[in-house]
Amino acid sequence: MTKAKIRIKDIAEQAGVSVGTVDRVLHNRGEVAEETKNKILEIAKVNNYQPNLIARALTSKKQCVFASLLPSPTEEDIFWKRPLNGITEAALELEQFQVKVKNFFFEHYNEQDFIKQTEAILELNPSGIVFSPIFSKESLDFTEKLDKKGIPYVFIESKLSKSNYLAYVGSDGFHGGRVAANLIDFGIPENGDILIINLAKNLENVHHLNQRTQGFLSYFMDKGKNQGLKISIEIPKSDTEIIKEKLDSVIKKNKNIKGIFITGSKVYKIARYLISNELSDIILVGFDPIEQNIKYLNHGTINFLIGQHPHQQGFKAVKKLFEYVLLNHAIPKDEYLPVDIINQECIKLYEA
Amino acid sequence: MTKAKIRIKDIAEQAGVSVGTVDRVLHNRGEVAEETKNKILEIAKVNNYQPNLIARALTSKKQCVFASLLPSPTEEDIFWKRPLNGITEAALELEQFQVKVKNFFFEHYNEQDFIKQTEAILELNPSGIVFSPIFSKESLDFTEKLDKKGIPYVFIESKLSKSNYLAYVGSDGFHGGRVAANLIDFGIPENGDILIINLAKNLENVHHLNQRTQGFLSYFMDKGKNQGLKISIEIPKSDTEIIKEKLDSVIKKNKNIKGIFITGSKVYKIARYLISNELSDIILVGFDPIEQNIKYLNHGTINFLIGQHPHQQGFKAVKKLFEYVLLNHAIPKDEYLPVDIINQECIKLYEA
DNA sequence: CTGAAAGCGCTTACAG
DNA sequence: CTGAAAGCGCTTACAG
Repeated sequence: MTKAKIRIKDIAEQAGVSVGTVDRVLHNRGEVAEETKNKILEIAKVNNYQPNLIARALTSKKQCVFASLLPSPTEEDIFWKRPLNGITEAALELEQFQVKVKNFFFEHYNEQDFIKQTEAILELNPSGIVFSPIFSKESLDFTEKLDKKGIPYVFIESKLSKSNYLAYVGSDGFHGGRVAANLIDFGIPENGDILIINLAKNLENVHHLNQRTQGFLSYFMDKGKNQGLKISIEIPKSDTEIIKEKLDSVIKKNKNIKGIFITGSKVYKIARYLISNELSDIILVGFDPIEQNIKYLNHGTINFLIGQHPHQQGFKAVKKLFEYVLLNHAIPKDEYLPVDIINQECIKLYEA
Repeated sequence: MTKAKIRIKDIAEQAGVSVGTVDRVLHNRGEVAEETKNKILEIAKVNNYQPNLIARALTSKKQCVFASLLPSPTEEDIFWKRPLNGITEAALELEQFQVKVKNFFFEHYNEQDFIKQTEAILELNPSGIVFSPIFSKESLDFTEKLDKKGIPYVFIESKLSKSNYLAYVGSDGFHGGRVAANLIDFGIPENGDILIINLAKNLENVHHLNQRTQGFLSYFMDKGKNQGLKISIEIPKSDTEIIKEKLDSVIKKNKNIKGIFITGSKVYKIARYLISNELSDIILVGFDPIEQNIKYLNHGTINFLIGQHPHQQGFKAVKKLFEYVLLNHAIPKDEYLPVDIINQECIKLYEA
């Protein structure tokens, strides 16, 4: 047990130098004799020196800037507004410590714009970045450049496992799958069949979606009253035509399908199919309260959406950056948030 | 539009006095000529003076202490741990501003202990209080004393409308009722009847439970596929015997009851009844993931629990106190958090 | 390579 | 009733 708070003044005294010197070694501003440097470092370590951020904030004029990169939230789809709000809330709290967060946006589905924004960020040269690796290839390129520059990055919503990320804040696919399974199990007749749809093209994402499928299936292996078939299919493209073709072949062959689980957020596409084929009484569960999904949730075609606390994701990601960069704390690599269940009624107040 | 930040030094200059004087009027430390006082106040107001909390924290040695009062979380029931964690988290953030939160606990269901703790709090004379008015009469007494001393208090979980509270953070009963209705509507056969149970003795609470009942019923007036009867009953006491008697008379008379909505958190008592009468296939929905409820949720007797973001409640309540006491901000009186839906699967990661 | 000094915006005695 | 000065813990030139 060492004594309470040690100040840089105390370290200076113990080392027999001035505070200026201590400050220099603590901040690697060089120009200090090797010997005194080591001595100071040693004292700081032994006494577990923690800088007083309040004092630092009061005096320091240099700002620390973080960047975020997300799809721009649009009038039609406020989905990306939620993590952004979380980021903004965190930024507000950290303002007092001279940290700023600069938000960058790219047009949804536009790889070129994404690249352009990453370049702008690189130019800004921030002390840390929060982003969602929507386009895997382009994101991987980006992370490599960040690695080279030593800029830490935190993923939200999804992650690139093979990259060198500081942290990921998001949900656990397996857990999400199980929650969905329980929901469908509750509403479906015991002998009804269940269709699991993987609507994916993005290779990276596949892992996450597979996790959800596995969680879903594991539920029925453990428990669950439903005894029906679990039919799993993949639809590699999400064009209306292709979906129709595929579903026609599956659903018309099996009239006993009473529930559908979509492992991703393109639930609305399936909802549309169900409506135009008068199959709306099939239970439909999928992910993410994006605007199109909310529409069909309210319409009653989608029964539940699984949310992933987008606000929390943004908020926590920024906090992690702060803790790592400013406080030198160790950061747990993956933080899995619980998912939340959204029905017609709670969507009204949803924002978490 | 006035210029950016104005410091007390600036005010002093404009008023032609010293910073000491400005500080004195800003803090009501008296002994200032009426005229200069008004002049200073005017300047501060016109320029929208906001104290620099960082500087204040660095220099001020006086601590601001808040108190919380909640039932002590027990090994068997961690329910009250969640708001407590929220309070602690907020306290941690505010530590840098020299605010401390001292937590008081009383034994559950023990009015005497509650009173004893309120006395201890009064003795401490904190700058603000967060508590849950579990016992209405005793709580009302307490609030009157607080009013007299001018100590602001924030309610969580439930509120005493007739008191002079600074703010309430909790959920909206009407909304909760609707969410529950949607859940039951999803799982119940179209022609099944639904029983609504009000298990209450606490007069204050009645309002909240009524709100839930009304929300629940309103759902079925607006929409919902279920066409069955909605039977509402009150059970003024929660002894096993009385519950049994009452339910025997209702449920045995109506074999068509397929769903039960409990407007409060004593769902487990109904679950026990259903189990011992082999009626577990009736859908059961109620409030709050207290330990006994979780048990029957996992068991499958309770299908859903509605949560009220207890962690957030504690967290936000403390923040409000801070904003009011330290920042002089205006505080919206009621903040209704969205409810969350909890099933067997998401309870595992539940803590929000 | 190192130290002495000023300053961040506020609070707190102390002196008058 | 009011002002001048020291101090909170750190950072930042400046001088040597």
